[in-house]
Order: sequence, then structure tokens, then C-alpha cells
Amino acid sequence: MTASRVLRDDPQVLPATRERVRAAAAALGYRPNEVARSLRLGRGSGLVGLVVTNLANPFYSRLALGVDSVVVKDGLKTVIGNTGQDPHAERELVADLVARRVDGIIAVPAGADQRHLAAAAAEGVPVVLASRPPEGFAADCVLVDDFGGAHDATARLVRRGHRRIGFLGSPPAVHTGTERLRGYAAALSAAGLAVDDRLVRQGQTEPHEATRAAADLLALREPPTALFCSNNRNTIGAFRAIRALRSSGGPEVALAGFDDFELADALGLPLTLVAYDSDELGRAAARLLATRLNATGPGTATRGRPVPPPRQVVVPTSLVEYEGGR
Amino acid sequence: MTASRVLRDDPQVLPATRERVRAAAAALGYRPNEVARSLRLGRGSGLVGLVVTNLANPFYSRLALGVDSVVVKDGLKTVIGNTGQDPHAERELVADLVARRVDGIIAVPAGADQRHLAAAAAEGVPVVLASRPPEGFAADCVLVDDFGGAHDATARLVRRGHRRIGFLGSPPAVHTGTERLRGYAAALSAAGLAVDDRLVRQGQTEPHEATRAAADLLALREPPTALFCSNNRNTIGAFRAIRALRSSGGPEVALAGFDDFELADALGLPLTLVAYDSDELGRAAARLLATRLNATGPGTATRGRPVPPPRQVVVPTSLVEYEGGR
DNA sequence: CTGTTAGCGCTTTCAT
DNA sequence: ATGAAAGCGCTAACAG
Repeated sequence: MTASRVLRDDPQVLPATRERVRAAAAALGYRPNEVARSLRLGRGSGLVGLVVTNLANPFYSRLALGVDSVVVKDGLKTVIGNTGQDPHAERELVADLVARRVDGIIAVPAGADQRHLAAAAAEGVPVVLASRPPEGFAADCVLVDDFGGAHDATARLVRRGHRRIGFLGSPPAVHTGTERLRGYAAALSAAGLAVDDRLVRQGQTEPHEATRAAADLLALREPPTALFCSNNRNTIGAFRAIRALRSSGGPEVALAGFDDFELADALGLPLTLVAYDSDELGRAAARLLATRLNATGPGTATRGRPVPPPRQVVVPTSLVEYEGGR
Repeated sequence: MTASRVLRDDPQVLPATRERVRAAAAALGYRPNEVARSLRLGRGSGLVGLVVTNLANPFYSRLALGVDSVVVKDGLKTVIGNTGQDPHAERELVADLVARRVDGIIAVPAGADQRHLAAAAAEGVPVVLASRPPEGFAADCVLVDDFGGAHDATARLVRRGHRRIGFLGSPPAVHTGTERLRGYAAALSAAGLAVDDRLVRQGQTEPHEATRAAADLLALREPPTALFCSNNRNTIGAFRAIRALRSSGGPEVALAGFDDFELADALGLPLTLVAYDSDELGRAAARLLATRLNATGPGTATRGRPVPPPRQVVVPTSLVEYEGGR
């Protein structure tokens, strides 16, 4: 018992005793069992669950890093679950995190169905959404200015004289993709241009799929003179198609896309990118979670205390130009 | 009690009762508390700790993905801890993972001091090292063929006629860096060339540092005609220095490096890279851990049963050539 | 087949 | 300032 007090820095211990305990603990290499602690304390396990679709995508790894940097400061740890786009895996993962009594969940849901997250929230596990808004339940969330960023990038292409601008994006179920499509469409409308469905290709998740889709667009009878891509996977894929076209003597095609990425300056092609701080996205999500944990007390369902209303943070975007000169 | 049995799929339950329990559980949205389970079972927490220095480096995120893909199949989860090169943070992290009773730890230690990992292993938590061999204690490990890969890449530069080849690498404390330096040196020796210390720069961790170091080498009175870099951060940094030199009318400098990376084919510069399957590195590490968990039983210190000897897996490398044509 | 007892390692409460 | 008792949610071992 006294040992327990010492190791928790309870002041109610005689300094001499404390030292003896400390010495003994050190000698034995003793560390308290965190599993037993969290069981007794009734709080969560001191873990924050992070649910992403693909850690290999730098967007998600930066996000994870941002989350972890804040989470660690609160003495918690991050459990990363990778779902690989599989909705079933995501459901299982979330349920398991809840069973493990994580203190909170930060998720970038893959699809539109968020009932599993709603269930987690209902069981008293605070949920923060990153990059997608909550659907059908209340939760904090951190968004990127998808609409604005896409709008600005597209508008810039228009201002440079492009009238036929293709769109490459993720599957329609992904919120960011559709928001960015909206931004693209709005910029066209504002310029008095119609959205030509034949120039819109949604559904590419990996660069090679995007290369294929871009090549399709560029092979049309009336091909676009510029492409706007809704994420880094599509931009990289489209880049390869454009480069191939150019090296086979075809016309220059302008390229713009959402997400900045490493080596974007080195591709030998002018490139307009919508940049934002993806670490900050993670940090902001973790901060929202921390606030909520402080407000409601970790682990327990809201016990009487007033629940703060859901908050939403929007991370701003900016346009970056890469000259592509060599 | 009966409920407990049902939810554990214990066959000793009347089918009718089982259904009633299942129905009740579903109705209540009941899920067993994993924290309590692991406390009672005495096993670990069903978590595998992964310790890396920088998740934003694609090498580590791929590794993490590989680890997770295998770990999940065994019904476990991965806790990722990012240490940001800080040895102190790494010590704390490992101690904390042990206190959380993770079933095992997979680590890519940042420095040469591995006493914290040895301590974890001594407490009965199986440790698997990735990309560095254990120092001063027994543990399974997965290595890349650092020496061979570096040797082959350097030899190829030599065969192309280069006689002054610079080396850019990580701090000397990093095992891979020194092994790769050895491979570089061996290839030079084999060709009758001496290692010129003025052409060796160790210590760069981030691309911008590598750019600086490469620029230094290229500004020497007798500059190298080729550079070999011991990891992707250095290769990318060196690339920028070489590109800058070229665009200011300087000579062409050949570039080779360890680690393949996305867009390496798109840099407009010929590039020789040492490629290997970094997902496989993670998967292999996780498999080693799984084997050991099956052998010793999770959580408990080796209780009498014979402990299998440490195993070592080496992931092979291959050379990849990127033409860099535009 | 189902229920009772006991205890995993810790901490809160209540003595002393 | 220290210790004894009880219990967090679960399950192994033993009844019934």
C-alpha cells in the first residue's frame, strides 16, 4: 500500500520510507502494472485509438505524427489501426478499440457509413473525426478547407486561360473528394464554364489507377488542357500520364492538385498544389480530444456534467506553385 | 458466468441459453472489457508495441504497415510509438510499453544503446529488432542486406568509371549507416581505390542537411563525380544539390542511394537505388515475434520451457536503375 | 450444463 | 503516516 502511494507521488509518506520504497523498486526493476491500474481506476486504458485507411500515404502518416505529438504530452499513447479501405475491418477495429477502453478515438472514416463511430460515441468513448464531418451523430471534427482549396486551385487554372479542365478524384463516398469536386465545379461556374461530366473521373485510390484515368481523359477527342486532382495519389498518377504524353510529343497539360508532397518541386513540370499543414490536422484533432477528455472525464459516460457542444476546426489551405524548371 | 462462456465461444453451453445470452448482449450492446480480460488472463494486453524514430519517413510507415498486417491476423493490435530520434523518449516509451504489458515489442532503436530493450527482454517481453542487430543481449532481428546493397551500388558506380565517389549517410551511431559505409568502402577497396575521408559525410538525418553536405562535397577543389547515399533522406537531399549544380552549368554528378522511394523515376536524373521490400521487413519482424509468442506463451517470463534460440532474417536487396530521361 | 468461489494488481476508503 | 478491507470486470477451478 505504501509502495503504491510512493509510486503515485502521494505526499502522505514519510520521506525516509519513500526513499526505501524507491530504492527497492529500482533494485527490483519494478514498474506498476498499467493494465491493473486502468481496471481499478475505471478510466480508459490511457490509449488513444487512431483509425486510418492507409499509413503508407504520407497524408496519414503526417496526421498520425501530429496526433501522437499531442497525445504523448498528455501521458497517453496512440494505437494506430490501419483499415486498408475495408469498411468491415474498420467496424471491427472501432469495436475492438472500445472494448480495450481507449480514452478516445480519432478517425478518418473510409466510407460514408459512420454508425460504428456513432456507437462508440454512444458508449461514452469520445470520437473526433479528421478530414470528414460526422454523419448522423455529434462529434468534434477537424476539416481541411476542401471546398476553398479546390476552388482556388481551379480558379487559378481558369485564370491562366484553361477552359477544359479535367477532374480526377477519390471514390464519391469519400467526403473530401466530393467537397473538392464541389469546389472545382464552383470555380468553373463562377467563370461561366459548365462542368463536363466526361472530364470528371472519380474512383481512383492509387496512383496507377489515376494514371490510367488521366490517360483516358487526355485521349479524348477534345481533351482537357488542364487537370485538377483531388488528392496526392491522383496528382502523382496524373503527373505520369502527362509526362508520358509530353515525351511522346503531345501537348503540354497543366496540372493542379490537392495536397502538397515531397519532391513536388522536382518533377520538371509546373505544378499548382493546395497545401495545408497535415501535422496540424492531427494536432488539432488530438487537442479537441484532450479538451473533451478534460471536460467529461475519461472513460465514463457523461455523468450529469454538461457536455460541451461539438466543435469544428477548419485548417486553412494555401496555393503553392512549383515552377518545374530544370 | 454463463455469459462469459458464451462470449468466449466455450462449447459447454446449451444452444438455447447461448442464443438468449447472445440476444441480450446484442440488445445491450455489450462487449467484454478487454482490460479486465487481460488482467485476469495474466497474458499481455493483446498489443504489440512498435518503436520507430520517424513515422513520416516512408521507410518507417511501410515497416509499420507490414508489422500491422501480420499482427492483426493474430488478433493483436499495434501500438506505434514515435521517438523522434530522442534516446530519452525511446527509453521512456519502451518502459511504458512494458508497464502496459504489451505482448511484444518491435523496435528500430535510434542509437547504439539498447539497454532499455535488453531490460524489456529480461522482464519477459519478447523483443524483435528491425533493421539493427541486438547489442549486448539476445533477440530476434530482421536486417536488410546493408553491406551487400551498398557494396553493389558502389561497385556499379565504379564500373561506370567513377573514381571519386562521395558518401552521405546517417549519424555513425546508426547501424545501417555504418554497415552501408562498410559496403561502400569494400567496393572501393575491391577496385583498388582508397576511401577518401574528405568525401565521407555522416550525420545527416533530414534532406536539407544532406543537400548542404552534398553541396559541400561538390564544392571541393577535387569534387566527387558520383555520390552514394546511405538512405532515402540523404539521396533526396543530394539530388537537390546535384540538380542545383547542373542548372547552374556545373558538371553532371552520378547519384546512387540506399532505399527506393516514390517518384524516384521522375527526377529527371539517372539514379541507381538499392531497393528492398520494406513491408516485408515489417512482416518478417512480426512473424518472428509471433513465433516467439507461440513458443514461450505471451506475457509470462519463460517458464521452464526451452527458449528457442534467437533468429535472424536478412531481407535481400536489388539494384534499380532509373533512367531519368524526360 | 450452470453457478459459486477466488483472485489477477492495483487504488479508494476507512481504520489505526 | 501506514495498513486492512473491498472491489474494478473478468475467468480458471471446482462444485452441483
